[in-house]
Order: sequence, then C-alpha cells, then structure tokens
Amino acid sequence: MKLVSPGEAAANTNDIPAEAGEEFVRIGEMAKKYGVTLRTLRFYEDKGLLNPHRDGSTRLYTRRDKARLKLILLGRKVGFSLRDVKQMMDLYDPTGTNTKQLRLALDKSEKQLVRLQKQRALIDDAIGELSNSMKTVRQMLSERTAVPQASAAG
Amino acid sequence: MKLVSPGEAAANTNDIPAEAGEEFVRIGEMAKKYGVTLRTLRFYEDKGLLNPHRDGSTRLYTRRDKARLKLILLGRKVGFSLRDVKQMMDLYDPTGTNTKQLRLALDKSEKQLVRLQKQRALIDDAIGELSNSMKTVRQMLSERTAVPQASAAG
DNA sequence: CGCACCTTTTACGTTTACGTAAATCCTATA
DNA sequence: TATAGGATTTACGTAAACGTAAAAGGTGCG
Repeated sequence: MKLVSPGEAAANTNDIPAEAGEEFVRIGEMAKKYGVTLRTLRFYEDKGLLNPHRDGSTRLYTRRDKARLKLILLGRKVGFSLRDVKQMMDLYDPTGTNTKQLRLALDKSEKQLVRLQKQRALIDDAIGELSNSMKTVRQMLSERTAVPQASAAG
Repeated sequence: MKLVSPGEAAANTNDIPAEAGEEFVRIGEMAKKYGVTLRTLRFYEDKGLLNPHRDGSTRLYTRRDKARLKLILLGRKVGFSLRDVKQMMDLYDPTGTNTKQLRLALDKSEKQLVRLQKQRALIDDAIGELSNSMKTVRQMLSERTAVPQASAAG
C-alpha cells in the first residue's frame, strides 16, 4: 500500500507500516505541494509550529499538518510574525469551542490591519515623494541637456 | 564668536577656532535638528555617507553635511538602502553637470517606484485576505455564542 | 555493487540599520 | 575640586526567517 494517492505519485520509495488510515507524505513532497523549502518546514517545526509524525527519523506529514501549514502561510501572507501565528495556533483545543483562540486571532487581526493600513499610507507617501524627486531630477536633466551651464546639487 | 546662531542656543559650551566662515554644529545639535540619534550620525559617517570636519576628535557639521543628511533621510524615506544612497551621492561632482549622478538617481528611482507599487499591491492583497479572515472569525464567534455546538478549527 | 535520490542533524551565515553598553576624555561651572 | 554634560572609540547585540554547507545514513534500481 502506497503512502500517497496514485495521483500524486512523485517520489515515494519507502514503505511505511500501514497501520494508520491517514495519508502520509514526506518532507520533499510536502515542500513541493506548498511551495516552500525543506528548510522552511524544518524551521517551522523547530519553532513549534508543526509537529509531523516520525517513522524512525523521517518526518511524516498528515493532512492535519497540511491544514496547519496553510494557516501559517496565510498568517505570513497577511503579515503576522511566526511568533504571532504560533501564539494563535497554540490556543487551539480540539475539544472546545476555541472561543479564546478566535478572540485572540480577531484581536491580533485588528491590530495587524491597522499596521497594514499605516504601512500603506507610508508607501503612498513614499511614492509621492519619490515621484516629486523624479520630476525634479528630470527637470534638472533636461535643463542640463538644453543649456550647458553650471549649477548645484548632491 | 559662537558657533551657532543665537536662536538655536542649546548646548554649546566649547569654543572653536573661528577661522572658517561656516556654521559648525556638533553632533548633539545635529542629531536634535534632524531627529536622529548620535549613533545614527556616526553610523552614517562610518558608512561613508557623511564626512564632518574635526576639531581634534570632535565632529563638526557644516551646512554641506546638513544637505547631505537631508538627502539621506529623503532616500531612506522613499525606501532606498543606505548603500543606494551612497552610490548616488558618491557620484556628485561639484565641478560638473552631474548628469551621470542624475541619471543614476533617476534609474534607481524608477526601479524603486516599481518596488513600492508592488509592495502596495501586496499590502492591499494582505488587507483583503485579512479582512476576509476576520469576517470568518467573527462569523464563527457569533455561531459559537448562539449555538454551543462542536466544530473544527485550528 | 554503486550511483542517484531522499532524508537527517548541527550549526554558522545572511541582511539592514542601527541599539547598547563600556571605558575614557574634555570642560565649563558651582 | 567635584559634578554634570557632552564627546570619543570599540565592539558585541538585535530582529526574522530562513540559506547554506557539512557530514552522514537509508533505499530501490540497473
């Protein structure tokens, strides 16, 4: 019995005790599937964000790990630090309503949203200033081309 | 003869050989004037971005240094690295038309503008995703409050 | 068997712009 | 003279998220 579904037959050489009814993938396939490097997956694990099973020393990722990775990547996309992501994930309790987790996530999200909006304002500002400077520089260049006289800058 | 104009009398205790017709300020005043730390000024000097005169070991900044610092701060504001700023400044030649400098500046600016626009797009994207997530989380929270049933997340 | 391929752990390197001591010096003033 | 304020140099520390060796081990295949 193969570890991965026939459709994803990529680099699956090892057999693994098929006691579990889950789909296991090794680190290489996991990485490809989500467009990250092996280093990244190991790094996330080292930081306590992932916790794949082991076959000896080989990491085996289940769809639970995939769900977590998706969340991590979404978190990073919206600008959360891995620390924030971990903090939120650590609150997950499969036996409860996770109200606390959701509240924390919402709280952090609101703050992050503010940060993002500030960043956007800064960037808009920068774009404005940069455009101005460029206009000036173009002006100076054209003057310099037209009338070869001395001036000052720098 | 004082080093600074009467209006800016702040912390000027030392006298300095008044041979030059320039206005010299020491690092403390320079820092206050431009809202940077002493460390920053020394750091910029270490990186070759500033080159204040010296009275013994004491740094003395002229209005030329002020002009350069202004440019540095503008550069950083629009997102240039100090390396870029230095590269552009290094091309300044008081005896020429500085066409090369201006061209480089314009070239770098165009690229930087593109980067800024990409960043803004990323941020807008992030804001969108984050807002979506927040909507979902709020939804989950309200459901959880209304009907205390099990579910899944994490 | 030997090679290719995947995997592991350990651990230093990278980037950027300073922060933060630590130890010392100079000086005008009370 | 003691003290309060600057000033100097040297140099390690910081943050974030991995990159990049290095050395080694397991495995199926021709």
